[in-house]
Amino acid sequence: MDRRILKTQEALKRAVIGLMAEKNFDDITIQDISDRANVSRGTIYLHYVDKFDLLDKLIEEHINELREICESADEMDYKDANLPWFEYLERNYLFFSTMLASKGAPYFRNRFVEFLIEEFKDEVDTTKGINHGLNEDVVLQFIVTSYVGVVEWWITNGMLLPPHVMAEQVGLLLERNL
Amino acid sequence: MDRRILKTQEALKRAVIGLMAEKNFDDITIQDISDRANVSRGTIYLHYVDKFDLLDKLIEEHINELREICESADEMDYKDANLPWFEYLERNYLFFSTMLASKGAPYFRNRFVEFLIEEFKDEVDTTKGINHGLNEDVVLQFIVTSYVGVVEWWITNGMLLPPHVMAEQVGLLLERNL
DNA sequence: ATACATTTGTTCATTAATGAACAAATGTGC
DNA sequence: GCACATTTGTTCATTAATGAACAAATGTAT
Repeated sequence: MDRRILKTQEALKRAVIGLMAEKNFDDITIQDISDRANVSRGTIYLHYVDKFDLLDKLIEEHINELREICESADEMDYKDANLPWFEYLERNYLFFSTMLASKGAPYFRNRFVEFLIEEFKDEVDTTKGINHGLNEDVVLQFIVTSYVGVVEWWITNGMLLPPHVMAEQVGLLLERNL
Repeated sequence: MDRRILKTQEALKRAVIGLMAEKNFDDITIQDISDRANVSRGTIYLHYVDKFDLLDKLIEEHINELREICESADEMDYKDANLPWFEYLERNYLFFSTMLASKGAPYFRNRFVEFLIEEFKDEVDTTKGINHGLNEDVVLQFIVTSYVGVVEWWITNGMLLPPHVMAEQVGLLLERNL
């Protein structure tokens, strides 16, 4: 891929993240993004149809990264599988902290929950084991919301615990419930 | 000016500063700069004839900034005139610290001394006052080397004192000798 | 509702960046 | 010294970014 494309898209994404830390997404104009990214306004339309498309693509990229991490961590126990997760979150704290903070919350949080449901769907087994006899959707919802809640807490409170500790703790909690 | 030009030149300058913090300027290749800046190697030649030209322009830009600060601070006493100086050095600590550190030292340091001599030339008066009867070049050399020495110490030791303190201290030392 | 300003989305000619290819020059090991 | 690899400096056709201009749509104040 032409490095000019990567560079302008990078600049645009960083700009959106920065702006969303400052104000509501609805109050952000294409001009704001252009100014912040130092990319001509017209150029933005060469890459995205509008600011929602830009945000979507930005979110979707991270979701895809997370999905790949999940895939490559399959067959591990939850403790080990969680480590790359939390390391990824830490590496991209600028994105995740602004996305999980007040202003841009709904856009990303909803997508995040949707993604987690998708990922955990196959992990829940109500035919035997710990969750035998329970309602699948209830268990799924229970797991996913707790997961999001913990991640949200960790990110927005400055990631005080190191990733490996988070991975271990959350790993144990998952083992206990799946 | 076309923002693409500014952006690639910015990237190239940042790359050179970064690389000079890591290795000797002679060991830096155009390819290194291209990789670090994420700018096509060919593009570098659209802006600079070679890496020395790039370094020269980088240095000269800062020298010019410093000259402008001097001009606008003329007619102040040394204490006030020094403040914008040290603030500028602080803002550009990445440049000045690597340039005054071991590896890239000669290139910038020599130019820096040359510039200071130029600036202080008109300040030294051996026909009357504190320096009456002294040799002009000796006094000039005395002032300039002490100035460079103090700046060098301040920068390379992590700028422990805030700029306004440095400005005050150096201001007093200059008053005493000019 | 009306006037007015801002933002949007698109066009287009111009300019800059790209990367590949290449020969020449410059290291580097033996 | 000689082979060999790396780096340099240049070319060129292709692609991306630019900013200006514009009409349309969307706010905003009165």
